Amino acid sequence: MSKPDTPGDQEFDAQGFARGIHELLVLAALREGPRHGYQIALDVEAHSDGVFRFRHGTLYPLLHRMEANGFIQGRWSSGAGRRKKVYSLTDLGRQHLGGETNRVREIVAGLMRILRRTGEVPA
Amino acid sequence: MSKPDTPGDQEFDAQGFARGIHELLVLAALREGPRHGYQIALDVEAHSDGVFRFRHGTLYPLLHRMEANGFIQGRWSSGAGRRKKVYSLTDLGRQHLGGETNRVREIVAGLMRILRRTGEVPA
DNA sequence: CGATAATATATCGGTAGTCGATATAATGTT
DNA sequence: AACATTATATCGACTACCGATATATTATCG
Repeated sequence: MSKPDTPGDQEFDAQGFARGIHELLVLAALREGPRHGYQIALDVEAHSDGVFRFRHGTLYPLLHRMEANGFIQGRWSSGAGRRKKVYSLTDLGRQHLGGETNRVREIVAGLMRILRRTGEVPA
Repeated sequence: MSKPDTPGDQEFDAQGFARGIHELLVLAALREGPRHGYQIALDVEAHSDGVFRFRHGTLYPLLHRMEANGFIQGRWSSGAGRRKKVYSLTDLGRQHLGGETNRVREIVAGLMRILRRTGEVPA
């Protein structure tokens, strides 16, 4: 019993996971305040010590998708100067951030469980 | 200074990461002894408490790829009964396991750093 | 003993999204 | 004036996951 064939549970989906990470990075960045795309990329890179890096071929379509999904909302900064589209978290986005965070946490936990199994790996 | 524009470092690659996880799961399973594909799937599922699950449309092509890459080596279990292709870790595979483990550890660490930033998320 | 389920491997087509390249334009720097 | 940086956008190639489908052997159960 309690066999892991309980469906509806938190299942791993490889593509979903990769996409989820990117979404998570955006949502987490916006949690600290509204930002435009380029700034999000810089923040993500800085806060992860360079582990994560957005290519713009990835970032901008992602932002468009997330806006279409209602997770974030963009507004063109009116006024002179370089045009920037400033994104903010929506309620749905904040909600999604919570869910995705927990989901990723579970996956990471499972991953660590397996990584620990392989024992200490010398550098 | 010490800006994270140091290239050559451990960079995040979304597709590579997702693929890397699958490879890691296989390598980690085989580290405990030779196994055939179906068994690997069962082991991975059990050891991760159901977080990770291989679809056979994913598993078998993956095993073929990994064998072609020299990470694992398969041998058809001769003898009567259900045919099974038993895989073992190669030296290269063991090496790869070490490298990937460290790589994933760094990525997970970066991920946790960001997750922690988002604070406590209530269920 | 016949039917069904589980074991075990394999392949294919649809699909989605990352990634590099390329484009555009304003601003900062030298 | 030339160049780098900031800032956004799009496109096509590529990769590989995933569900469906196929095949065959063995175990279970009535």
